[in-house]
Amino acid sequence: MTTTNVGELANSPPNEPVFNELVSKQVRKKGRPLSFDRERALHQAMLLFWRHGYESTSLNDLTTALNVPPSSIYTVFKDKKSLFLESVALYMSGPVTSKTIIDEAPTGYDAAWGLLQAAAVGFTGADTPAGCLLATSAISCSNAARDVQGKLADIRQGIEVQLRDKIEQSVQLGHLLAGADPEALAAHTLAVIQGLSTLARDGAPRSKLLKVAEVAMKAWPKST
Amino acid sequence: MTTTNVGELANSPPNEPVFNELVSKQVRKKGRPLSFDRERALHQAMLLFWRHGYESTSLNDLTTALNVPPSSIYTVFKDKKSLFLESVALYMSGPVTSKTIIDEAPTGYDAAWGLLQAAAVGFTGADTPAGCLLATSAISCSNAARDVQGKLADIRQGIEVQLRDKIEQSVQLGHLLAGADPEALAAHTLAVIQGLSTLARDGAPRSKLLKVAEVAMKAWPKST
DNA sequence: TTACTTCCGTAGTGATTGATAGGATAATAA
DNA sequence: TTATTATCCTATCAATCACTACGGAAGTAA
Repeated sequence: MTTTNVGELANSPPNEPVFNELVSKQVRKKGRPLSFDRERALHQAMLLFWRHGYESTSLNDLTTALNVPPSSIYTVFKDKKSLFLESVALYMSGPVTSKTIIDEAPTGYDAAWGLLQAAAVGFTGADTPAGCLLATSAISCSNAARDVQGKLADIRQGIEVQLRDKIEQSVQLGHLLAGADPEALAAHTLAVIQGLSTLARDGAPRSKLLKVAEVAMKAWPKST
Repeated sequence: MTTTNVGELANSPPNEPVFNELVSKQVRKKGRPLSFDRERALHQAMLLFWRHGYESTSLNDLTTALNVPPSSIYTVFKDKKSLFLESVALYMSGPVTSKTIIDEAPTGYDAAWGLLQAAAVGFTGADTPAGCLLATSAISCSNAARDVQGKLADIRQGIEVQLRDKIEQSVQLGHLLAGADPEALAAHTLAVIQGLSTLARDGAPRSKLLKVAEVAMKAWPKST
């Protein structure tokens, strides 16, 4: 639950569920079938939450945008909170996630650089809202949504911990100077990523975000 | 309109308006006087908006916290939007603002360092909500509040421009290498500040934010 | 005191919030 | 066809939203 899709590839509309159709024919339930594609509706919901945030996205917005009857939303997604959390899971479910970026990077430096590049690209997609869903959709909310706020904070914290561990490994392997501070470097990287989200929201182009990412990497000590 | 109080000193409860009391006795209006201190109520409103954001702070929250009758809020502050914008102005009205930090710094480097330090301190005040009101209170909202969102974006943009200009001056004066990119350095600094707000919201202590600020400054080229 | 002015306090405005009840509808299973 | 099952659709629910009307209260000015 601590992997994040920071690229834009995973946020393109899902393909037709050919495989699921074959499977569902075998395990076809009785009764009237759903008149809409669940995955496609969930994708639309994610885009709405991405743009307007959790509390500022109303059920009316969702029913009209998803073209799903209001009662079906509750039978299919339980309630608004569950729909949001499932949208968050979809946001983090792409082929390129923060976890894969960190795991597949040879060093902590490369992991941070990969995260920053993916953020700069993912926050300025042409077909998606600007910024980061994790950074914007529940950063301030009422007391009623405090639990949702906490879950997103846990996700952010998890990414930071993964990066910090990766950097610690690099220090132990000698890829970084022994004096490097993994916690500070990881926190700085995550802070810049959150900041890139705000810059993108304010209209900054992708080129500017990439420049900021380059500057951020200059804060790292020279590799031995 | 582009000065920001990033310290915590200005967010302590306002003193009794002694001066205004003397003045108001001369220009005393007819009719029943206000039963509450306008400045003190505005300060409470700012704290609420700071913690819960613009749209997630309800009028009911405001009337109960300010202990002000709902009708008086509209006679004194016009409406919710005006009250919020006035709260933003109060947030930026302290003795230490981003503008004073930038103007009084000898170089662009010192300006950025001062901003980051003030942010780390101001975002982790014991008597104020965590994070930055400008960064959190309207980062995602409904279409109805898009104008408010735009005003905060303009304020953020204004601070970035002021810092960029300060850095450009430093380059021209020879305080920085000629190859330095003022726009990228300013944007990086602002991004880190926004990120510090999120780190603070997620519970990071002041010491951690200060470490991140130190790391961020290492991205700068060595001064000549 | 009397007239005048302004605010307090309550009660309520229409609109919108998230969430549902219940009949109509459309599919499968027999 | 008939029974069964589950969704669609409409019309709503109570609660809350930002906001206001209005009579009584608390001041000033004469």
